[in-house]
Amino acid sequence: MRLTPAMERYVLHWGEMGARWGVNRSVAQIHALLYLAPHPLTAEEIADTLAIARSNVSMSLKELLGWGLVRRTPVKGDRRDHFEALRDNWEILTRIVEERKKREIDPTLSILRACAMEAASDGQTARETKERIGGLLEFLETLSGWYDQVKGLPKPVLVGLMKMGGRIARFVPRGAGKRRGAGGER
Amino acid sequence: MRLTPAMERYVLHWGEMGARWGVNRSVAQIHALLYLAPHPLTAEEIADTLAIARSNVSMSLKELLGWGLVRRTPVKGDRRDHFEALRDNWEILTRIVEERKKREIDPTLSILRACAMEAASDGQTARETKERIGGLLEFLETLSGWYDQVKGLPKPVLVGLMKMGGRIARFVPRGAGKRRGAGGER
DNA sequence: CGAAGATTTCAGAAATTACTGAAATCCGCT
DNA sequence: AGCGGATTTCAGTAATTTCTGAAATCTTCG
Repeated sequence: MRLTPAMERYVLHWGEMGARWGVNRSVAQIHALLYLAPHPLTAEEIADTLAIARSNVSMSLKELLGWGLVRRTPVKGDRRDHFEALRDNWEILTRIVEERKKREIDPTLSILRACAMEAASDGQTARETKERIGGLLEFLETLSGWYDQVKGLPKPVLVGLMKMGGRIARFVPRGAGKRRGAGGER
Repeated sequence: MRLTPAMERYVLHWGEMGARWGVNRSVAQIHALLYLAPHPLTAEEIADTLAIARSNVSMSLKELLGWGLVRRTPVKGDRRDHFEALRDNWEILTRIVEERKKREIDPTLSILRACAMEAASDGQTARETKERIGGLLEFLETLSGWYDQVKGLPKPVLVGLMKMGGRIARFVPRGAGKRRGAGGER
């Protein structure tokens, strides 16, 4: 597939962006290409278009499939695999968030719990240090709990919330946020 | 400064976490150390504690100062610089989000605008491709606008919103989210 | 079953990124 | 001004990550 200059610019930028967020550049470029492409592409077309090795495409697609951002789509009369990207931007965003939470935030919570336990019983960790570990744990648990509730809301409601922007603030009960803990635990 | 096992575990994990999100490992470790430390540390103490070169500490601290996550604090009777990390978790989170938005999302928006312009006028980019670029641009602009409004709310209000969790949904006007605009594509 | 094509794996090469140590610079003090 | 310690810079090296090409494996169809 020939890239128009606009597409090329997009693909290169997306690759760069991925790299900054800890995603392999080729993976991000392939994602960008499939996102833009007007129809599903074969691995070989991808390799040719982006001038990267076929094997690299194979590995990268596996990665994208693992994130649920790309899927195989059979094409009648062609036994090669064709790939196409998820198109719905909300869906893309929530997949990425969900996956990163699972891969990174959740394990971090476990480790923080372990650190808090260890610090509580070792008699040598400074009081301030223990407080910080505990505080961070509580903070992340609160955020995490909030996210779990919000992600369950139907998409139109989320969109509605977004549209309300800062006006949503009028519905916060007075005096909220006064007690310690920012709420939401257990 | 001697690290207790709990601290060491925390610092190593944080370094790992940073690496996954595109932050240099040493930078993340230093941040973790300063976050836990019960008092400000000198660059040399940091280098000794983490067993990394003094020069590396210098560069990494510069980076952290640039993110606004660490600050120099003068210590009476010592002419060496001492460093301490921001302690407030909300503040830390918002600084990081703000900075990444500035460094990554805003430039992405510019590039998307440029791509959209270019694609509109080049006569060779597929219709579907143009729609996707335009749709993503609109989507990110919506998110970005929402963020700008929400970040201006006072912290206690934000905390209050978090506490409400999914219950906030009751305040979304019926029928919101129906028009085009805020969401992905159809 | 076996040939042709498609796909995946993986060891090593290439490229990138991170780290170090030596030298240069800065700074406060006398 | 000039000394001593603190800090920064940066060229080169080390470590890590990414990418490739050849070989192995899988799949489909005659």
